[in-house]
Amino acid sequence: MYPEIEKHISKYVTLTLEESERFSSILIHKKLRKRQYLIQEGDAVQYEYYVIKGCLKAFEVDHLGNEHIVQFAIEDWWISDFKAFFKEDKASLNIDCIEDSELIGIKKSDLEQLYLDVPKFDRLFRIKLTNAFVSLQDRILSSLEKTSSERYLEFLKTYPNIEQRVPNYLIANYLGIKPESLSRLRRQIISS
Amino acid sequence: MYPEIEKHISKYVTLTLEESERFSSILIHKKLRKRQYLIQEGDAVQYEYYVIKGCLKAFEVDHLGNEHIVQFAIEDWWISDFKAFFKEDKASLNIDCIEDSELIGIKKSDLEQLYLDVPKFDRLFRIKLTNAFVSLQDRILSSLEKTSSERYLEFLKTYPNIEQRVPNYLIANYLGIKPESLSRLRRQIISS
DNA sequence: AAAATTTCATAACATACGTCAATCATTTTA
DNA sequence: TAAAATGATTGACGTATGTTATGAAATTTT
Repeated sequence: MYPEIEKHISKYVTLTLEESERFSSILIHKKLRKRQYLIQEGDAVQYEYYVIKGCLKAFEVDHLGNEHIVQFAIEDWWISDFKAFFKEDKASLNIDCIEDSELIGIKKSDLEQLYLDVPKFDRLFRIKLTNAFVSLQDRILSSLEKTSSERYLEFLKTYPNIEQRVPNYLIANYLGIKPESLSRLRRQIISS
Repeated sequence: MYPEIEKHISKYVTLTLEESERFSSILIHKKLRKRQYLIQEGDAVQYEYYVIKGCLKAFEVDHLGNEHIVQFAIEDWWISDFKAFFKEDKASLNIDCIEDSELIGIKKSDLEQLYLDVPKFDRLFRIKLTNAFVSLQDRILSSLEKTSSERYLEFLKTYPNIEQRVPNYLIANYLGIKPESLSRLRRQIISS
């Protein structure tokens, strides 16, 4: 049905034809234009999304109205307001498209039924959750141990070729620094 | 068997007497003195631990030999090198005791058998994992959005009464600032 | 109780990053 | 194509935090 996500999943578990069809049956397809919201603060969050094509960002707006990006998502990434998704709560994050994007959505209730019917998927999503946990912990360690330029270089590895797709001021935002600072870091990196 | 952890678990799921005994049967008890290691970098990590009594810290040593604390654990907290625990890998973290401590350990292989035998525990530990994921994400957002003194005050809420138990230079380390800076922040907070 | 060690506070100075403002290049829109 | 909007860079300057050094207070050890 959706070759991208099938391929993605086959990295973790092997599915029979039947399981694969069962999985496909709960997927929904979503197309969004640049600048369109996938999720807005306050929304109920029933879905998590796999990116087939495009680029999105998830951000929180603080009490001063400033945006803070927690995650980018490009092809083969998952995105949602996971806090709201897991806890069946209202979104505290916003997610919008940096490029026209194509997504596959999975509804939480469908996923939970699927876990019961096909335990393999339970295992798959548990692996994905532990991986996500580990990357967040690595990111915290990275922010404690590394300089801004080291974290910038690390970021470029995490999101390959994203510099060509995302403006630098959004990358700076994700790194927790100002665009002017990133610009200075980049100059130093180039000249070294 | 261990009233503390039974009480802890009852916040999430209700256990029958039989389930409770099955659970107790896989727990091990561990007593450590101040400054003793629970886990050292390079160790195989088969256990995760629940703190009955005491205080511990988990930290990574960077390439310059500097320690960076990722987590404290006091009574009713869980601690391990979760990355190594989940991925069945060698520890990259060290965990040692700030005070004499008493822990309950659960072995990964026992836990996985338990999941199969009593699905309730699968649900319990999945909830704990999502909660942990969410707190890490909140912590990243907090580091992006908040000033150091806001994060210090937030820290004091997360770990109640820990200021009396843990030296300030370790708290500063956890917050990613120098003890001198924390000292300045504390003075400003008091005088306001 | 005395000595040693640990912890905290403070000061002077250095540095990285933020702020504000201006300019220029590029992209988008009219 | 022209105008407008967007994004990147640079400079001057301010501020928060790091660095180094010192001493006092508190705690632990002898």
